[in-house]
Amino acid sequence: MTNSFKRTNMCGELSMEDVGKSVCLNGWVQKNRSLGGLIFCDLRDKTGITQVVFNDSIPAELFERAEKLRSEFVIGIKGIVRERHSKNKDLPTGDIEIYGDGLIVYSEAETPPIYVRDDDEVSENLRLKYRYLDLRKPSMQKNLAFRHEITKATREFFDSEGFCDVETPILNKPTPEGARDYIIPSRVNQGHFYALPQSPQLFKQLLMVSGTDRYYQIARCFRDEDLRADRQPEFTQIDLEMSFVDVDDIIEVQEKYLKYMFKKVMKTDIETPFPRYTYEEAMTRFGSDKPDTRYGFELKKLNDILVDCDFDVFRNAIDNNGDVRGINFEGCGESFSRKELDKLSESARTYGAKGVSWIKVLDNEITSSINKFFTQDQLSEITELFYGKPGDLIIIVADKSKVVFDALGHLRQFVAGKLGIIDESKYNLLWVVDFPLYEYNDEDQRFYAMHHPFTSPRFEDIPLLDTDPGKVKAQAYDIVLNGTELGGGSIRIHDGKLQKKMFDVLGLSDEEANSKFGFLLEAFRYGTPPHGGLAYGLDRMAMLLYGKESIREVIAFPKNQNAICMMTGAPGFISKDQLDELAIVSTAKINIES
RNA sequence: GGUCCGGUAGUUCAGUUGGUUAGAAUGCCAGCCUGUCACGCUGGAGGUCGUCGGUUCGAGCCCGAUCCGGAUCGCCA
Repeated sequence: MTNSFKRTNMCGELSMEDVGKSVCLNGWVQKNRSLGGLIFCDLRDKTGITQVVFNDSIPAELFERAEKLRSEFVIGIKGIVRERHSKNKDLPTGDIEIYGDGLIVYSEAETPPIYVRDDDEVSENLRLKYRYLDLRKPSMQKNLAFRHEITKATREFFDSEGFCDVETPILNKPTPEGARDYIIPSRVNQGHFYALPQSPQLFKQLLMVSGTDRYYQIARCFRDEDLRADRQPEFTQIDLEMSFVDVDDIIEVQEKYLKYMFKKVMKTDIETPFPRYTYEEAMTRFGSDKPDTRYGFELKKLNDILVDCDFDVFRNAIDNNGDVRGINFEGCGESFSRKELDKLSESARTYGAKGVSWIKVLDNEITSSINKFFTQDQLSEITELFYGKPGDLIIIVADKSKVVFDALGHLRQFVAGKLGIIDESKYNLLWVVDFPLYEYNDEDQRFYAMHHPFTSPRFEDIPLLDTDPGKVKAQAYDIVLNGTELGGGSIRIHDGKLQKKMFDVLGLSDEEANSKFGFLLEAFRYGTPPHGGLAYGLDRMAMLLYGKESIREVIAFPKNQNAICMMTGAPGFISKDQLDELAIVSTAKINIES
């Protein structure tokens, strides 16, 4: 048929200015309300909803067809825009309606298993199974559009700063360190496997060796690890790398980028430069390497005044190289009952602490869970260290340093959230710098790279690589927004010898290093600029900036907690033939399509 | 891999100490209805209570196993 129902307008754009116009709209039926001799049909597309009226001024045949419209039918209508008798203030197009005089049904729809309505409270499971229906919701279309605004602003910015968008391979060599790889068997090279990239790290460094100078890519990355509300097996990074730069150069460009992006997308001016915290400062003040600075509740160290105390739990922690630290939750003395203090303790336990001690400052005395072990004077001394005043609640954790920081850092968050004191309108962006280069793993009795093994140590710390690797600080930096890591990066090693030394400390033999990263070491032999870069988690950025609780809200087709696509059912079975071709022997554990 | 929570109509949920024919709201279908916009009114259809096994005269409810979903810890260089 000819296109006599060619769309003239979107469903969200007609207003009083269009009254009298003859229009044609296409879309989905949101709701068809028949009042007998009068039908109201709400027509929806991604821009909004317009009400269409059918009454007895049209041919009976047309009226009867309009009466049969049901939710989610896809139709085209023609008609005249009129001012409404009674306007609907809740609808952006509520001043007008269309008197329908033409109707075409492009396709009918079965009763949908989930409602296409923002206030629908259906389980996420079903939303993911019928994602194409879920995405019809105006809010979900907005989520997608919002994410697009971010990528658009990102491209605009990096294009204008001379960055070149280069694609890097998806089929790569497996890397044993770091996260688990997603593995792809090779048919042409039986018994060999590709891995999907965890990030384009090595390729972007090689691009710097290639002289690309400034690279960026909105890159899909894959990690075969367990999922969380803010973690998907495939996710998107805004990945970039620069040559002939130091930490300050990179931070400067990134602050400019974030300022631009916030202005464009959030319509907000953010102040630059952002505060910088050393890793040590972030940990000792906030118990976290991604501190939320929208509220106080800072940590204090108690080792010095407790080193000789009678309380075994505290003294043992100190004697075993651990810490006793605490937080004064000011004014919280009354907000936390015994029961709720137990809850805090419970929460601390999930992060490895054996429990928490508490001190409540009352008007004339100090009460605590450790009264038995301390005199009032001793408790006063502790309280004074925290500048405690009547009404305050001091929470103390004693354990290995890592556990103490972890537990208190999370308690800080937990309490602030419970009290509702977080100013949601704030965007506290900050840098955390001077990360340790290595992390020692007690179990494996060896060092691991905290960031990745290509991160450059601070030049002044290079001598320590031989003597005390644990003390070496990295030229690494994380960008943090309101307590969440938005991205991170580092200046990379560009010297083959230093890279080898790095591998040495990690316990990687020359042979292993060569077989895994030989191509990189070789590349470094042919002239390598100093370089560094950074990668942002785009999904997480979109989630945070749009105030969503889950990363799945800003991903069109996400996986569920078991890394399954509820819609397609991926991952799926493959046939015996396919396995044979790949020379993969089936075991009882592999499901073969029958 | 561990811990916790959940699975009852298309959907969201209720379901008493284990006891008649498993309910509500919404959605769906039909009829009536000319100003609705969560339209209204009347009527109707709709359930292997995740699955399997056990205890019992009798199981949605108790026990065991298992599957599925979610949260969380480990994990995420």
